[in-house]
Amino acid sequence: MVDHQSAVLDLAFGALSDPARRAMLFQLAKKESTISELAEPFEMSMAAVSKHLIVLERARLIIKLKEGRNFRCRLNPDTFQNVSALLQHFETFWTTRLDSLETYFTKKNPTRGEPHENARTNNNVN
Amino acid sequence: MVDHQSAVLDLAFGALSDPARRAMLFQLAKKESTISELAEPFEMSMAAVSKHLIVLERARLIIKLKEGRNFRCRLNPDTFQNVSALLQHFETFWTTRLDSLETYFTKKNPTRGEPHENARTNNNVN
DNA sequence: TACACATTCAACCTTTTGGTTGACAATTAC
DNA sequence: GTAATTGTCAACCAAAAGGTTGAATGTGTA
Repeated sequence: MVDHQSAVLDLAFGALSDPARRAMLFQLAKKESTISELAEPFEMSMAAVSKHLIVLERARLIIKLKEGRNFRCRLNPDTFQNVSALLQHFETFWTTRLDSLETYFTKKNPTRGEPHENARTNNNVN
Repeated sequence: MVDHQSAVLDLAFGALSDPARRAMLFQLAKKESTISELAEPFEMSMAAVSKHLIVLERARLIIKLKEGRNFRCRLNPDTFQNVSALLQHFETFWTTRLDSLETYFTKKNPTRGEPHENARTNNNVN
């Protein structure tokens, strides 16, 4: 089950790593759209857009519903919640660790030299 | 600046899409580690592990600090916060849209057929 | 100084990714 | 029925990703 979960995350993060796909997700966050509508802002071929949407669908980030000769696409919020939860997990780990170290250093003297200099002040997120 | 931000996200999501790299991040969430320590659970070569860590570093998910002949690696929580914030952005868009639709349908009668059946009960996140 | 250790670099290989084009299937419109 | 529209498939291509091995670099240690 862990392996399975891992594969799901592979797909989700991989899908999110492409700017065109993220743009499509933003569009879908604003409004459900057909594939042609999603393709409109891009210069790439329809086939390329179709492939991107298949990637998003396999990653369970979107759901495609056939309506006549169109597909209506919408976000699948559950997957976003799962992926987001993983990242918050990392944040939690981190802050927990920092808290316990802080507790440690207010009770004892450190023996190793400045083991967390600059922690959390390292904000160059260009 | 948006393009720049986009490139940062490309790197972050791309870095997170590999299970070995996520495992390394989990290890770092538990404990700062050297590159050899991070390599230990894996069967791949040191060079491969080194490459993975370079990917994580370029994505600003970790920070590498030279200590003698070792590198001490730690998480960079800022980037996690940024990436996590983006995902919550999607969730927010989604729930906002749902809320407004809900408001809409409690006030008026829908004209289009069941436009959000199964929304948010679609939990097959295998 | 010589050696061992930790990490990276360079060259190479295979698989995956992101794009193209052209043909095709399904659906709607004339 | 025929033609246009929507989307996918198949075959192909170039570039990137992920791995290998072996040499090179930098640092501690005897």
